[in-house]
Amino acid sequence: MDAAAGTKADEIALALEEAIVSGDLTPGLVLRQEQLSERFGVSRTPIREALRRLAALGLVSFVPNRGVRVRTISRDELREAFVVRAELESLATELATLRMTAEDLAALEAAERCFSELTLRIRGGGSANDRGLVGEWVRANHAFHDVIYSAAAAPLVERLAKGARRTFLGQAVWAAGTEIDELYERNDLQHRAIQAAIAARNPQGARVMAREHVLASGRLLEAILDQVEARSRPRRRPRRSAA
Amino acid sequence: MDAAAGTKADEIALALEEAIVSGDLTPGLVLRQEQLSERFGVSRTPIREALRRLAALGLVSFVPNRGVRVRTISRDELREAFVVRAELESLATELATLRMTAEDLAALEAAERCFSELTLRIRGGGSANDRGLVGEWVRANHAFHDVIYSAAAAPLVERLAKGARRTFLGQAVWAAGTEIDELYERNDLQHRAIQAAIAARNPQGARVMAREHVLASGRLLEAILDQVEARSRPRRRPRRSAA
DNA sequence: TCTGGCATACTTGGATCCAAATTAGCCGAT
DNA sequence: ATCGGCTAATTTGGATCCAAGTATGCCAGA
Repeated sequence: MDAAAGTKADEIALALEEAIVSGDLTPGLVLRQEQLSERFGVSRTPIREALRRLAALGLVSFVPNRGVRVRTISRDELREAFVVRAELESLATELATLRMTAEDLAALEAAERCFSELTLRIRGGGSANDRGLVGEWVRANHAFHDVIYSAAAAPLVERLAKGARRTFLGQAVWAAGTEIDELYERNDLQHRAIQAAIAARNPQGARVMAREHVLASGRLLEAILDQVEARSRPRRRPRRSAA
Repeated sequence: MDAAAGTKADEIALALEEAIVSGDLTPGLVLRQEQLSERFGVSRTPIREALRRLAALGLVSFVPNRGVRVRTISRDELREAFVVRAELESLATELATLRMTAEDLAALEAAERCFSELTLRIRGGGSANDRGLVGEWVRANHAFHDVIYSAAAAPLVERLAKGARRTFLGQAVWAAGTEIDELYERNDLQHRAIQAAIAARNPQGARVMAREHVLASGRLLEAILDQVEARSRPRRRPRRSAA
């Protein structure tokens, strides 16, 4: 989807990237070269090149003679990633507001409609724990922001923002917090507000809304993490009030 | 300096990175694997891994079966890189203001003093065209900002900001504009202003000053580029008013 | 039983080798 | 003379092989 599909190393890197951000390869997992080579049906050479790329991208950590492992991200790093993305998203949204064409606006509206529908289906159906549906919702969420990146016509901003976004994916925490209706509802409302500001050609307004949107998402994700941790921590001490 | 020096591939990547940003390897130059392998005294394997890393970092462009070349950056990309760095630098400076310790402040002051002295030497000596001195000045400039990154205690911001900074190095344009006194003087003044705002614990003030500083540098670099291009373009049409 | 040291197995890093693709050069045809 | 196609040389991509470093497990000693 990005670029480079001519060489095995690149397509393997893409596949591993996808596997990592989708949570298929859990953080902390060590990636053995030989095992990957037989999984992809190639020799170790392209595997190593793919791993180099992932290391440069920051998705895996590389320890010289001891192999690579899927990067584990601390709470501080998570917070920082959101702050950075808030900044980049602000910039992208401001630029998009200035450069948005009629087609872009239509695409944004379409993406919002799609996202809104997904939100309704999740909230209405009560099937919040449906992992497939949640995945679809996340993709629709990304699609909305992708329209903004595209309209901003700023490749570097797009690359960095998507990189920051990747950082806090793969932690498989969204699925853990799917019961939080607030998340879905507020995301939808904020998207509408951003879209309205863009349509009204209000770059500063769109900027601050985008910023607030990302920061709010970050705060919410942290709250979800707290909740998840609070629920799983007591396992060490089996004496729970209720079974 | 960064990390990873255990493997040949990593140290080669570092060396090539240095060579690119220092302008030793000019943009557009094709990098032959075999030629690099004999230059570094290793086989092609670590070379290829190093090139993969540089490609992921965006310093070289990778065309599947046709080799890699040092990335050439367009005017639009240059502008975008400055806008991005302005944003990241704003963030870093705000965070640094909030988290700055007494030692950090002392280090910042020392860096500024060093930078100020270099500026004086360049302006006073009139030896602006001394390439070595200019290089020293650029390093001192970086050192000042590095103190801010360090104090911000935000590794991701630091990584991205340095990446954006690398983007417009290696274009070997700074040396071309060394006769512009305004550059040196204003940089020094702005650094002092930023330092003062940080010392006064004024995060918002420091933020906007950092932003303006980077944007001003970007505008100046563009002006220099215009000037350089205007001077070299007419070569195609030899009829000049004055010889 | 637990700890420290040593030998072995495993994994990664680097070199060499082979195949595929691209580029350059050459020849013939119009 | 120029354009098109073909062959050969160069270069990259991938596979295999060897060396070096790390981790595992065993055994001896306290």
